[in-house]
Amino acid sequence: MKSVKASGETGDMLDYVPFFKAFCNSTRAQIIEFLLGGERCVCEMTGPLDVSQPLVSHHLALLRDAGLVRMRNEGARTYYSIDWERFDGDLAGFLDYVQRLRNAPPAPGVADSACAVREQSPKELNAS
Amino acid sequence: MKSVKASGETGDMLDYVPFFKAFCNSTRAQIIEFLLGGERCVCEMTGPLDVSQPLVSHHLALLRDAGLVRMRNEGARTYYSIDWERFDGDLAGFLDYVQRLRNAPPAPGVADSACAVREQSPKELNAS
DNA sequence: CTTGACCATAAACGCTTGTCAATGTATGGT
DNA sequence: ACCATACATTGACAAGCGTTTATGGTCAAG
Repeated sequence: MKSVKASGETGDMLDYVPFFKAFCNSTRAQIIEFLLGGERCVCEMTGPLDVSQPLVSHHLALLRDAGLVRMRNEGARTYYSIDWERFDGDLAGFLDYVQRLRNAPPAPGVADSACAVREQSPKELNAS
Repeated sequence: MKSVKASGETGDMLDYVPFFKAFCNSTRAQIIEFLLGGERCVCEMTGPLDVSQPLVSHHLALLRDAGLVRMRNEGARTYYSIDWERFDGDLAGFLDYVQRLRNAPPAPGVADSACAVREQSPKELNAS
C-alpha cells in the first residue's frame, strides 16, 4: 500500500524518495546489481563485492525494510531476491509521474506567481 | 564517458549512483518536482516548498554539479531548468541496464560459485 | 548613490548514515 | 558432543549530509 496507487493517480515525488534511497549508496547499488541476476545468498556477495559480511547483512536489512528485496531461509543459508512487483511498480509509477508533469500544459501557477509573490507587487512582470 | 554511453554498452550500477542521489532527499525531490513543470527561478520555490532561500540554493548547486539541472542568468534572477538530455539519458540507460541483467540467461557464475567459493569444496551443491 | 530584492557562498551545528569489530544464534557435518 | 560455516545483531566510531545562520555580491529601481 505504501508504494504506489494501482490506478493512475500517483502521489507526489516524495513517495519515491524511499525507493531511490536504495540506489544512492555504492554498496547497496552493487548488492542490487548482484540481485538483478537472480536470487543469491549472502555469502555469494561478500566475496565479489569485497565488503564484510555484516555490512552486506546490514544493507540487505535496509533493502528488506524498504520492501525492495525478499528473504527466503533454506537451512543455514539465507537467499535474497528482488521484489519485482514493488520494483516495477515504483519505477513505472515514477516514469509515469515524470511524463505527466513534463507534459503539463504551460505551468501550474507561474504566470501570476513569479518571485515577489510573497508580499510584493509583480510589476516587472507586467512591464516586461 | 561518465554518465552513459550513447550506444548499447552501459557501465555498471555504480555509474547511476550520482543520478539517484539527486532523488533520495526530500528537499531535492521537491525541487526537481517543481522543475519538471518547466523553468523556474529560485524565489519561486522558497515559498511553495517552505524552505529557506540558502537551502534551495545549496541543493540547486548540488543538482548543478551533478549535471542534472542547468542555470540561466537573467538580470537579478537566476532560472533553473532540468537538463533533459542528461535526465533522459541516465534514466534510459538505467532501465536498459536493468532489463539486460534481468534477462541474463541463467546467472553469470552461480552454478559453480555458491558460497564456499572462497576456499571450500562445493560438495553440497553436487549432492543436493 | 542608495535601497531593496535576488541569489550564492561560507561557517557551524546536529543528525543521519556507513562502516567496522565483536558477539550471538542456528544449521550442518564429523 | 564438537566444530565450522552462514547469517543477524549490537555497539561504537567516523564520515557524510541536511539545515540554519550569517555574510557578501549583483542587479534594478528610485
